Amino acid sequence: MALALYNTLTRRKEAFQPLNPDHVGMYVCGPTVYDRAHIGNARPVIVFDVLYRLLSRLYPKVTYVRNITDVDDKINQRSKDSGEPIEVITARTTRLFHDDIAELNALPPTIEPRATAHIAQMLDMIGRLIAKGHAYAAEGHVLFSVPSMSDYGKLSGRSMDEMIAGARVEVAPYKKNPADFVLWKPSTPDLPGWDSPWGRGRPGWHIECSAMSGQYLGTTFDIHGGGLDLVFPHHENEIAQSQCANGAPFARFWLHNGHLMVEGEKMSKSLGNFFTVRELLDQAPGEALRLYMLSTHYHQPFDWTADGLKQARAVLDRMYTALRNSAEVAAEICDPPAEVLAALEDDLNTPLAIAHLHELTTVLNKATEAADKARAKGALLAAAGMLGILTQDPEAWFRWQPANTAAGLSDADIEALIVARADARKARNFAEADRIRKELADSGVLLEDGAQGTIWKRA
RNA sequence: GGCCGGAUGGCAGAGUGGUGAUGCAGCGGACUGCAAAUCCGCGUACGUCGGUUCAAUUCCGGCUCCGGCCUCCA
Repeated sequence: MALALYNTLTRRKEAFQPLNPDHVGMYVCGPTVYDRAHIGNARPVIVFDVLYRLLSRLYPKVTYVRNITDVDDKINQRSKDSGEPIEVITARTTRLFHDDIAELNALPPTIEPRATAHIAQMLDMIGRLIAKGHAYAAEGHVLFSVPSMSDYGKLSGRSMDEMIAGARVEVAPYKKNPADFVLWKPSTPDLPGWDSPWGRGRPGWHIECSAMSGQYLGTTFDIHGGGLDLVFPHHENEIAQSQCANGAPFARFWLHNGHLMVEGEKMSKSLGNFFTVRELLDQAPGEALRLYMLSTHYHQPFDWTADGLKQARAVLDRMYTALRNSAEVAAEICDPPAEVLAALEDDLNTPLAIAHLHELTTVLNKATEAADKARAKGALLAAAGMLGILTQDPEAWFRWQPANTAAGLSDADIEALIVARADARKARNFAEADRIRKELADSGVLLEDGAQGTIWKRA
């Protein structure tokens, strides 16, 4: 089975053929570093991480570019409010972003370019757009002339007339056409700025992605991804800038992940249902957050609920239990099972892939011969690797507790109580044994008596 | 107002023109000092009204409801 991806550009699922069969290029819009990542930011990170893993398996070389936007008016505002220098805010937020998503088992991209390190490329592109009549300078701004591009609006499927009719913004007086958008804007002395032929200024929102994708992936490349909300205007404008400046097609496949809701409601700060990744990492292991995210197809809206997160954790409990119960055999090294690859190759059908993981878990649980166990374990782990889960030692998984929790029973306390209970059981004092088990259960520790003794886990 | 998605069993969530999703929860059984874990078995489903078809949850159309986007939000 070949890789098929839903392409927003054609609104169809298409067979994916890379431009160069030996080297796939993918660009995904990364974070604007002014605040900690929230779960909405985490979705594209996780979704495109799975795609990156899949592409890396299917093709000899993959270059995955995910930018860091470190020049933006939201950052400027944050600095103004807090008094902290911009560089301090962006450096810290970038570091926290890396910390957070590492816990979600997201692999680092091949290249993670920062916008401020590519101002020269942006200015070059703006210069070429002006030279070709696709942009004009006005009052210190440089604007992209939307009417200069005949097929503008192709990605988002809207016409010029619609956009003008539906425009909700006040039209700046320096715009020749209400749909024109900013490539470069003037900076006052207190704002970050770079010298340019149009005066000291800073880039508009869209130009950085055009400049950086072109720099690292070439003018035409395979895949461009991001959140569904970026289709318009961000990605539409990236296409306009890049194609008009380069005279060549831009990204061939456009992939967009759906948005997040929380407990059935749109996620928003005013509703107070806005979770950062860090807050959630105190509720459940990163792997549970990741699996939960992948339990809905990436194109669908995702409804984040407390119960859903609990279920995702229960799913991993089941899989890690199977691994723990087969700890005595080494996993056989093997390729991921065909049905798992087929599910992922069918437009990243992660829910179906997870269903296959359940089946593989059952196979492992049922295996009795060592060779069967080793094979089943290898298949499960290889499949899980495609999704970036089951990466830790099962014992570590079952011992997990929130980092900042008030200390409950330590591992040593628990082991001591288990020994005491084993003695009581040996003496057939089941009342005492059950009392100890209850005591542990009340502290969130569950026991399982097996042939090889008693094992435990934190609920 | 314009554009785009969606509606599947108690819950989550795939998929399909005719037969099993999967998991959780529930019920019954095996196992267990009792549990837990595991295994086996069981049940309930495709919003609504029409159309196409030998056959529709699946294709087409109307309706209802829900969600998203419409200039700097992933």
